[in-house]
Amino acid sequence: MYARKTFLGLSEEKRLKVVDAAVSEFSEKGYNRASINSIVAALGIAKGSIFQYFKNKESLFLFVFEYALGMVKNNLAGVRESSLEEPFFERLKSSLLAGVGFVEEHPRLYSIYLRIMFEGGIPFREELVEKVRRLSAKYLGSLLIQGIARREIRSDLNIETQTFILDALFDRFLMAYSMRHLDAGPSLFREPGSVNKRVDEVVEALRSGLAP
Amino acid sequence: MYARKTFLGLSEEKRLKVVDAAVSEFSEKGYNRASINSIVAALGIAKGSIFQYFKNKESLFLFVFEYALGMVKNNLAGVRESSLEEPFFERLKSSLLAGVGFVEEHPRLYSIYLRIMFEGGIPFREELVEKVRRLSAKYLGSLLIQGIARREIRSDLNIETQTFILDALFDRFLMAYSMRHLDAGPSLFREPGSVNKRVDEVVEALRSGLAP
DNA sequence: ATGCAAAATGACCACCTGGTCATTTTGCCG
DNA sequence: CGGCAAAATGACCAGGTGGTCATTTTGCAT
Repeated sequence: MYARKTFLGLSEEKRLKVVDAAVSEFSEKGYNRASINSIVAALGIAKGSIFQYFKNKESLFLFVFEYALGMVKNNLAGVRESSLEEPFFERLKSSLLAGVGFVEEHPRLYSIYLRIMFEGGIPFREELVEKVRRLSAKYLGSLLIQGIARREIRSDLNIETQTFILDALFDRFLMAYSMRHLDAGPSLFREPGSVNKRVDEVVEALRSGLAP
Repeated sequence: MYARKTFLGLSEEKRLKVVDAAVSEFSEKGYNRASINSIVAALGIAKGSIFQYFKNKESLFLFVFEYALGMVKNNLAGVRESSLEEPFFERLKSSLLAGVGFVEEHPRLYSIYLRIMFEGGIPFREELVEKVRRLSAKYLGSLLIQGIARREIRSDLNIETQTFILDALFDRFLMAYSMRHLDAGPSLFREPGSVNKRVDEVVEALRSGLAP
């Protein structure tokens, strides 16, 4: 779709190297500050080559985005299936932990997502944000539908509001986790190994509320 | 601090025009894509002039940031005082509504904040993020302390976790509100006038939890 | 070994950026 | 009015960008 046939004809090793270099550059600098010059320099290939692989910077970026989105989809499909039998709030915990695992394993992909959300001047930015949003809504929706069917959730709360709350807390939890190393003040994750505890606390607050 | 004396000697009208143009540019394009050329073109002044007002792009940006931070401080001080007598969860509602009011009144300032959070290559970015974080923590902390003293909040929940949850929901609520016009899918704010309802729903979920 | 298409190359281009500075214009004071 | 400091100006610069393309190198089929 976004790659030229020259790129698709490359050995898998080289293809992975190119994608890896592009992922690094875009995750470190976002779209606009990312430099094709830097990418080719890091790869040790000529500048012209990258334009034999991708029409332009935009195509390269969209290719990287689709790659990242595929990774996220696989991850979500995995958790959804493996937690299928758990009660609602246990599934929430499993999902949060899976998210943490993904961010831990692929910090650069998560960083690209954050950049897309807030950087200006990204081609098709709205479409990209919408794709991610749909993925998240689909996943949380499947959890909520099951939870409602099993009567594990109050029925007097608007489902859109519930989705919003879950989405907000999920996203912020992952942000806090992925930025824990540079968070100067009090952070959720100062001491190592505190992830499970925090997940439990957040989900417990979500379950029973803040009021006594 | 960041402005040169030439700028401070300008008439208030001109100073405000310059700040306004800079706010527009930075909020639309973030730090790196923002162009001094665009700003001076919008103002109809010579390029050299802006460098008589500010040492460089970085100083101009930091000046704008401090300006925006001052506006937020005033806003927070206002809500804190005017809601002092309310019970905890009512204060939360007042605070959320005040945030919505600020975003409504100063959408460009909120946009600059979002850009700072996630854009790379911003000078002193970490310090700026930390300043905003401290402001938010100070405010939420004062609400929570009062709520705890009045026994309106469960005592078995970690206060850091509570702060995290409040902060996450606040921020996301404002994001959803400020982006409501471009949110293609189901949004919290499709129909006009739904803000109060959403505030009530979110705070109710926060108070009593999602479980039946 | 030869031929030939596909892939790799890097010098080059037009464009834009933040920033400089010698020069001109302004506006106030006596 | 003259004088003079402060402010405004815009041509200019070095450096970086995404992108091009004529040329060379590679690697495989015959």
